[in-house]
Amino acid sequence: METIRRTEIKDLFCDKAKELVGKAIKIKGWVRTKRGNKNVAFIALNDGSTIKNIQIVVDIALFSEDVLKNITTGACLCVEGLLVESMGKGQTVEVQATQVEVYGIADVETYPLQKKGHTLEFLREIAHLRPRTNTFGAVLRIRHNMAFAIHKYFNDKGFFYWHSPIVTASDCEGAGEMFQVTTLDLENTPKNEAGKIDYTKDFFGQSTYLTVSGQLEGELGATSIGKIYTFGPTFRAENSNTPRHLAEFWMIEPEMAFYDIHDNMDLAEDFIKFLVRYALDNCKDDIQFLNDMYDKELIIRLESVLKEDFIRLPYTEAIDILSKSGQKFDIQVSWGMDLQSEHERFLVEKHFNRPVILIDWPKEIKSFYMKQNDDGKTVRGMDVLFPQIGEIIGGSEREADYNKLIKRMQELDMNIDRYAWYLDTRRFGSCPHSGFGLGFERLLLFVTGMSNIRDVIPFPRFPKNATF
RNA sequence: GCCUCCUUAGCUCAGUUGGUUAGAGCACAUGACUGUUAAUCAUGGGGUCCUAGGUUCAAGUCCUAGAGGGGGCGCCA
Repeated sequence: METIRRTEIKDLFCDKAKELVGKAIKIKGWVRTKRGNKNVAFIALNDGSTIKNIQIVVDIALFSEDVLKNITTGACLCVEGLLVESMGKGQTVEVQATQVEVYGIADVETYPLQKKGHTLEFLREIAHLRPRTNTFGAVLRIRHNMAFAIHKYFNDKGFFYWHSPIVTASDCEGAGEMFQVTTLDLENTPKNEAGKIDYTKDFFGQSTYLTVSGQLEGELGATSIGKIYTFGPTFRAENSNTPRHLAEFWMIEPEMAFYDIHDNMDLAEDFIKFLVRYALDNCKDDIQFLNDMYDKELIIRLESVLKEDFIRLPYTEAIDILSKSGQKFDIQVSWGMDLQSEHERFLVEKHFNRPVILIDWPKEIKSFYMKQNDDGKTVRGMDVLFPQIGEIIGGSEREADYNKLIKRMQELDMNIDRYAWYLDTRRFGSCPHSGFGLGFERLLLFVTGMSNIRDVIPFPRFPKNATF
């Protein structure tokens, strides 16, 4: 007898599926629900290829009780049968089963997922199983599509994918607390003459850390092969307990030679709009599901971002708008302060009601590498602020003048020797250049409508939690 | 790290002023129903009331400490 090749469930919901009607097919997947009576059972089977389930119709008389009793929520099945137009409402096609093999049972007493809605908080406690739910299937398929679209966007625009290192010796990149990487025996560390830990005995001969940003190495790429982007894991050892922070997250950092701050803003806006457009075009079913189940405004919000230009606003004007707004803030605004969440939300969600790019920030509250403006007070940094999420992008035109950069680092009492390799970009053939960092999971918050960043990554890392 | 709220059945939650044997819906089991759509209907089993102390004749309920979780804030992407 001829063996039938497996069909993925997504292929039963596209146009060419019509050719399969009336033919014997083989489907493999996990049971979402089973219902029926003593004559017939209906199984909703899902293989992860799409959010849609295929309905398997089982004539009870044709199968042994042993097989039937093992078909429970979560069990994995291999089903052969005839693809037919459905007799019932709710689906166009279904499979009339002729053979059912149970690959793996799921004990109903102990399998945590039920054929009912679960809270996101409960699912976080069983993060190893939550990808089997509709919600996480949808989110994680969208996550893949966004990752792919990022590479497509940059590749099509002539950017090169640049691999900044994960392990770094830069101990104060300025972006946050770092996780230390060591092979030393922490119970018995080697000591130097001063009685401190002797890192010359460590694996790399010096103290090393997980990267908090690939930017500095990215600038080496931009000042050599022109336009690069990084896309990799990033680590911050901050004790951050919010729905917008992770200890391990993914960041996209483009860096471009000969781009000024305006080119940088143009790129950031075009990039985000491309990704949102890509999601709407390629993740329709999953986004529709999330729209229906979690956030009725999701699709409207995504489409509105595509239509509108982002507001571009100097920091000084933002302070002006905030102080004249008549709005009561917990913390009063004044020039020179960093903006609080409440201020950002007012600008984005109330005053302008669309994404806002804030530029020309006071130099005291921004990083050392940002290009200094002629006013002596501000730098060419840019923050892209989104509704609900806040800062989704942070970037700047970089200071290309060697002397200005050194002076700023001295003001900040930085260890210049450790940045010698970085400063060589300004010593030799320095050029105007710009770049930014986009938080991948924050983008996903926006695209999926999820409200907690721990729900848009398969295995979230945050303080006191690394179980799965 | 700070502020705040929460923790009762597998899940989601009620539980009155501190008072007898702690309830419901869903899930699960059994039964009914020739086609269901998170099927429906009937019956049934199922509890370390987060943990440790304390107050009281009596604590799920009040007090103290701790653990875990949610939301807000800070750090930032």
